[in-house]
Amino acid sequence: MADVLLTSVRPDGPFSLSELLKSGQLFHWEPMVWQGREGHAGCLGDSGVTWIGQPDETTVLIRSVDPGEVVRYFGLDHAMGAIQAAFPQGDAVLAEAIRFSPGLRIARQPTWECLATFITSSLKQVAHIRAISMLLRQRWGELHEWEGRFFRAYPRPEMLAEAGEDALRECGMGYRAKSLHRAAVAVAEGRVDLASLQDAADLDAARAALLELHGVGEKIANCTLLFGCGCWEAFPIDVWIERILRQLYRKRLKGARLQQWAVDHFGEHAGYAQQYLFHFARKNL
DNA sequence: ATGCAGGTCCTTT
DNA sequence: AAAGGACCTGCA
Repeated sequence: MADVLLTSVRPDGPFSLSELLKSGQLFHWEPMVWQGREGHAGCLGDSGVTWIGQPDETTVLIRSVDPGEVVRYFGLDHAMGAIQAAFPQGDAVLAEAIRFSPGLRIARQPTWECLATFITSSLKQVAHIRAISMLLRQRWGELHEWEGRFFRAYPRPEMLAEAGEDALRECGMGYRAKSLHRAAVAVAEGRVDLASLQDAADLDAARAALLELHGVGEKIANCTLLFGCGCWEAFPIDVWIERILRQLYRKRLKGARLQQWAVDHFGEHAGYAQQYLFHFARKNL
C-alpha cells in the first residue's frame, strides 16, 4: 500500500463525477479532501479505500491499488459517442435529457452490493437508502483505515445471512429486512450464482434468475442487471420513468407492455437512455 | 398530524 | 391480465 500512486485518467467523452455521485446509483462515497484536492473516498470491491477527484472536465484523478478497476467501476472507459449513436435519433426528449446532464454514466457496481442496496431501496428516498447502506457497512462491513479515517466495505452475503432478519431490521429497513436476509442466504448458499449474470447474453434468463428472489421484482431485477451486471439493455421502470414516459412520450402502457415499448424504442442501450431520462425527470417533473 | 416515498407480494375481480 | 391493499420507517 505504501507505493500507491495517483493516476490521472482522461474520460472517453463528457464525464461529471459530481453528477454521477448524485444520480442515485451509488450511495456510500464520502467527500474527502486529500493532498489539498477536492474528491470523494470509499471502499470499492476488495481493493480497500479508493479516492477519486475531478479537478476539471477532462481530468479524473484516482488513488487506488488497481486504477483499472476504478475506471471500470465509474464507467470512465465507456465510449459515449458510440453509445449515443445507437439511440433513436429523432427523439427530442432524450436529446434534451442528455443536454441536461451530459456527464452521467452507468457505473458498474459489484453485483451483490448492487442487488442488496436496491432490495433496501423499495419505496424509499435516496437519503434513506444511503442511511441504510451506511448502517449495514458500519455493523458488518470489512473495516479499512486510510489517512486517519475509517471506511467500510459493503457486507458480504455470508455476514448478512448470519446476522439474521431481526438484526437487519434494526438498521431501519422495515419489511425489506426479510427480503435482504433471504437474498443473502440464497447467495451465500450458492442457490443464486451472481457471477453467471455478468454481461449476460441471455437477458431474460438472467432476469428470471433474479426474480426467483423474494422481494425482487421487475424494477430491482433490472436495476441489478443494469448497474451491477453490465447489461445496458435492461430498462428499470420506477415512478419517475413511468412519469416521464406518460407525460413526455404520451405512453399510457403499464408493466410488461411499457417495458417492451421502451426496449423497442431506445434500443440496445436502453438502460443508458433510462439513466438520462431518470435524472431529467427527477429534476424537472 | 396524515400522507407519501426509486416496489413487491398476495388476494380479488 | 388488471386492480387494490398491506407492508416498515422517517420526514414534512
